[in-house]
Amino acid sequence: MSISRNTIQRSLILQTVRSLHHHPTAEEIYRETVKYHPNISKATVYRNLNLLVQQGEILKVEVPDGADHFDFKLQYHHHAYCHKCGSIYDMEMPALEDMMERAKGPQDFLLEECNILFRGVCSKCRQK
Amino acid sequence: MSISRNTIQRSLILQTVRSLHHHPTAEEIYRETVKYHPNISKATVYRNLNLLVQQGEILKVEVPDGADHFDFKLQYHHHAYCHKCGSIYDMEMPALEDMMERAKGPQDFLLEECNILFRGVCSKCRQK
DNA sequence: ATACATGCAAACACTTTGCAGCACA
DNA sequence: TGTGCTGCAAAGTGTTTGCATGTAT
Repeated sequence: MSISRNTIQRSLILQTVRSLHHHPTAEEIYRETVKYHPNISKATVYRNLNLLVQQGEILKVEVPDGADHFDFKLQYHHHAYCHKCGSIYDMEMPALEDMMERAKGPQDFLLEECNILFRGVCSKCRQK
Repeated sequence: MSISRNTIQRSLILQTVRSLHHHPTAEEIYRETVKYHPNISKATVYRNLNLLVQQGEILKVEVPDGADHFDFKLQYHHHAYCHKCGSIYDMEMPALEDMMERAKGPQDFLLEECNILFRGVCSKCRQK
């Protein structure tokens, strides 16, 4: 495995994900970083987001509105997705680990992860 | 709302989803239907799959390998996704409803659905 | 007869990749 | 100094859409 370098772009992208607390998409992260580093390319943003996810610096939140979102918060938690506006909110669900042990999966399947996504309508959209 | 018609294509697509029990993608459903109806177009397959999902005839399973998968089995259940081969397996997880009620979501968020996807490696891939 | 549906191709959104030049270690 | 990284453009993947024609009701 190769050694990863500290480039200006990479640290700017990480800093951006950490500063945007609303689960931004790659596009939003790009639009924010390009303000401070006008020549940055979208490919660099995508490449670095993937790298940072691999290194465990950020989390990827896959949602059904197409684009992946990214999360600076590393503690185990879940998400609620508003299908009206596409926003993502944090959710806690205690006792999931207990429950996972009781889950009946396919024979000899090695369970590694459990992705939970709640869907519904957020309070802002309910008011409209 | 408009009335839905019974076309040959639509019933062939539904029949195909019901006959393929391995959570096929739109592409796989297309490849199967085109055998019996050579002029069918992929757009028709996509349009009908979406319609059948809307009508509650089949389920859509969104997974992170890109393509959506489809499920003929309507009872509430979950899925395990093998990230080595992309296969999907059925899973049961009792007591989820209980747990969902204890979940702490964002204020005034109207929870409608909960999508759970387990990830890991299936038995076939573990043997390789 | 009249909508709805089809087939085709083009458009679409998001993401990845090939490549030549650049820059961190 | 050398390999990893960047910017750019192009390609790739999965899905949707516009439109003229076809067909179920």
